[in-house]
Amino acid sequence: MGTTQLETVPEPKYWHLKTVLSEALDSEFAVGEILPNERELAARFGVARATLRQALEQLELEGRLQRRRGVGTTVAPPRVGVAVGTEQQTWPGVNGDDWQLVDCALAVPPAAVADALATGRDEEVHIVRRTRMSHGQAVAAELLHVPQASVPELSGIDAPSGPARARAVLRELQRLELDGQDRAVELGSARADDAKALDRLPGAPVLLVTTRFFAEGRTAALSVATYRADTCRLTFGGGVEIHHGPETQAS
Amino acid sequence: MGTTQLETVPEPKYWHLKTVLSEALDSEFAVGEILPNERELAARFGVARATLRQALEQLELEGRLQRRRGVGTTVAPPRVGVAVGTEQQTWPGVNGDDWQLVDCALAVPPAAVADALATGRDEEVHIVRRTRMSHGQAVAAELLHVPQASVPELSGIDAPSGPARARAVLRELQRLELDGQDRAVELGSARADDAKALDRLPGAPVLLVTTRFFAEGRTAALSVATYRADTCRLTFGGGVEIHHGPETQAS
DNA sequence: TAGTGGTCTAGACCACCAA
DNA sequence: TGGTGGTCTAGACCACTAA
Repeated sequence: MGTTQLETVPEPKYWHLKTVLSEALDSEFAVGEILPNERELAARFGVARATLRQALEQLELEGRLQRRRGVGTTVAPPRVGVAVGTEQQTWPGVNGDDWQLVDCALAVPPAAVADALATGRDEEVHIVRRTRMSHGQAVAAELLHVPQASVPELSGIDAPSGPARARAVLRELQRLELDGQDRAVELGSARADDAKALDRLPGAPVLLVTTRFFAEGRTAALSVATYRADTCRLTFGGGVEIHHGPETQAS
Repeated sequence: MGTTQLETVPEPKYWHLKTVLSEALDSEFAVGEILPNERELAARFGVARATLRQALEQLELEGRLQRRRGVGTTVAPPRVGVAVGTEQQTWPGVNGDDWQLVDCALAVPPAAVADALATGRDEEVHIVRRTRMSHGQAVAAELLHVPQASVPELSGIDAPSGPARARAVLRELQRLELDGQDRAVELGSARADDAKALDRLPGAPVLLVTTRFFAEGRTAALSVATYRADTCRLTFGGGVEIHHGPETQAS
């Protein structure tokens, strides 16, 4: 009974490591600076490399570090605020947004997309691929699914594929009157092709933004955008910048 | 030269494993069903347990699996849609939202919060803690930071702490006229206390929703809400449910 | 080619939960 | 108490980058 109750919850080593490293990052390192390599750090802290890596992974998840194979581990700049929800709801591709058209193809979408669009599960839709640039870096890759019914005038005309085709699909889409839209954000991991577009490894954590565009009483298009979770902070509403700082560490 | 170029990109074992498991989950398992334990699965696939775990971690990140120490690994239900951005902007705590007041304290917030509120870095603010329930489960924990200047009438009256105090702070806050608000979503890892409130381990991936409330020409309150990233899909706008399906696996 | 982070192994022990 | 997932070790080899 009378035993002093210290260490009721023995903190895992990697968790403690993360805290120590985090504080060191705040006080002793500048953005962009290269950390000692993993073997050296592990030795310095007296832990196995795997344990050290567990701490680094968490810090990378929080956007504090950036690791590149063959190069090293660097201190990451604060996350970039990326405006996702503007007040005015518009079709994709209007005026000067910072999306770049990549290409366009006709293909059968995943079942979940087909269901959301209420197209048949074997029905081909236009899939426009776009990339979003911010501060000279790709921050998002998007697949915009447009049922053929939404762009009826398109059939046969214009280029059969490529950016020209993508432009044509967006142009036709903008002829519809937009009734409203809908967004959802969730955590995911990067598919192989998205990872390549975002310069990350497959499986990297991403924020998945799903947008439904409504017109003529149905879902006229569905966008699935994959944002880099390590470098991006998605902003809604005002779109004003807010200061960023350490916010989710252990104390 | 003439050599056939197979296996140009040798897929990591854990990645392939994840794909195989993912397909098995779709076809052979029902929601809530318990998978074989990790040692058994590793043996069955002929890999080390650590490798198997790497695959399971990814699937958990994508919301396909749920792992609980001492219990086992189960097939997770589809993510719950949680409405975060309603059309009408309101103060927290008005009418029947699904937040539960936990307590309230006067404390010095992290530097990042103090900066956003434009309070001094040593200035104490009211910190109201709330928990959001959905489908009988805690999906979010929130810290609502309210500068003392925003609730001047509060000083000294009412209960000094606890839920009653929290109620009083919110009541006073609602007397201000809300000029607008602002949201940002980013990836984070759960602090120890949030993890406990959300029934997860510390460091679990979370979606961090930061909301600024503007009134009287300044930031009158700042909310930092921590949502479980494994079980939640944050919805903005309509708030309508959309069908969920596998969307970010390798193919 | 040397050095980095990424993957993988085959163990061990611990914290937690249910029976 | 037995079985689960969580942590940790001390190696090994591989893929990638830059010099």
